[in-house]
Amino acid sequence: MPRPDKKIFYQDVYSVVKEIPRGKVISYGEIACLIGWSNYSRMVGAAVSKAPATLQLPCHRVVNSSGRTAPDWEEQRILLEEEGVLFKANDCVDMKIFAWEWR
DNA sequence: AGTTTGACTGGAG
DNA sequence: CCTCCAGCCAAAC
Repeated sequence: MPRPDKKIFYQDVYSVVKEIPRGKVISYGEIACLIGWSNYSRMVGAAVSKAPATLQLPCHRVVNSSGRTAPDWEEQRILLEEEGVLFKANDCVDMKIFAWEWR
């Protein structure tokens, strides 16, 4: 397995994030699989966290595999709740209901 | 060029 | 359910 090209990798990540519908979420690892780099969830996190604001991407719809929001970004939860995403008592999004099924 | 650093993940306790 | 941790891998030091 060759090493991914940073530029292309980042673009692929952004192209997926752009498609996440309102009221739905997806995990870093899921995105990694979708773009063909299943072991690169950390890289997906890096790409999303550095996404240029000018791209207007719905980065708040990306959460970790357990449905937890990003550390030190309390606004993420607000943004999700504003579009109807509900959180469980343990501060996790109920993935059974809000996980995006790209199909 | 070696070490540290994460918006991660799955599993163990 | 929670915390801790090894495994993860390129970017940033």
